[in-house]
Amino acid sequence: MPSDVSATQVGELLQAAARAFSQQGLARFGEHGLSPARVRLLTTLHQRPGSRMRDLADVLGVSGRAVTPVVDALESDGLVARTADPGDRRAFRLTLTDAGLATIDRITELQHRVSEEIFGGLTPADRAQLGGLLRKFLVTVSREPCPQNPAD
Amino acid sequence: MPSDVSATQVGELLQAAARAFSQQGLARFGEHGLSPARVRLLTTLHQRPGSRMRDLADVLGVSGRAVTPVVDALESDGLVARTADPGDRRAFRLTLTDAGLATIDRITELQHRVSEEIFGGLTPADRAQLGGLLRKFLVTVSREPCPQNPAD
DNA sequence: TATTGTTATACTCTATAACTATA
DNA sequence: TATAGTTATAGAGTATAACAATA
Repeated sequence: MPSDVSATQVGELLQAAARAFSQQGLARFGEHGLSPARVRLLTTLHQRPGSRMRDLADVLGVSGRAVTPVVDALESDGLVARTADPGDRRAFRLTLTDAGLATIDRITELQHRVSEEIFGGLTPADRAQLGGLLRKFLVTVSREPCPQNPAD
Repeated sequence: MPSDVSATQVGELLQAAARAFSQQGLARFGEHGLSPARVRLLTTLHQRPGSRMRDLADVLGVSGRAVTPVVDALESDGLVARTADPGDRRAFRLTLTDAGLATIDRITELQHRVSEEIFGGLTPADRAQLGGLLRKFLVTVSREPCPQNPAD
């Protein structure tokens, strides 16, 4: 088993696994009116309360433009609120409303249920091992993504 | 219960890992004009030469409607060809052209390179273990797409 | 009647570019 | 000049529904 074949296969398996997870898991979220982009923004905001939109765009890895319509929708649904940044009048600080926090609870509960369902075929030991390897992978990836642009 | 926390965490890690892989890997494919949907169709077709569009839709897990524009684009780029199905005059058999096969080679080469890059931080043993766990996961998932397990 | 693939239409998500109002 | 966020516009990808030709 040559190692480069293994790397390619791992990549394909990772994609396939994520696809299966998305299709079963996130499709379930759709029943509750929770699209992937909204869930990602809500949970990210929950982890970083008071974030500016710019910061969220960076953390989410999308353009600033992509954040506006998602926040618009969440705001009109009463889940997040834009509040003026006292230190920078160009920026907004985003906060979760009570309804937003309740939605986070529902998301968390859904995530638990879906994860239990979809990973139910793995033993706890397998899950722990898989989690550990994925975490290790993420650490190595985020350490050297493609970091040689600060020269410009 | 540590096990349900673990399941949730594994789900999050899986999503994060796939996201990192997509952003680094598939973004690289974009430089070659290869969008994810086209790559998926080409590689799937390569594995199942002569597939009908309906079969591809099923294998890819998308609606039949979603296949048409992708095939249109690939056909107009000269990578795939629609040929009449001798046994069913409603259907098309899709085949890879020579240019399509050359593109498969480029995709394969790119996948190798990207996978080696992105999984370079893992030891071969880690990769093998990760691949094995992902494969196991996929088997259990595809066996019970919608499990009814109200035990928990 | 059921199925293959198409057209028509709409939705989600994201990107680039131009604009404003600040900094 | 540079940055935060918006508007305008565009594109990929996918869904549902109605339709054609064929089974």
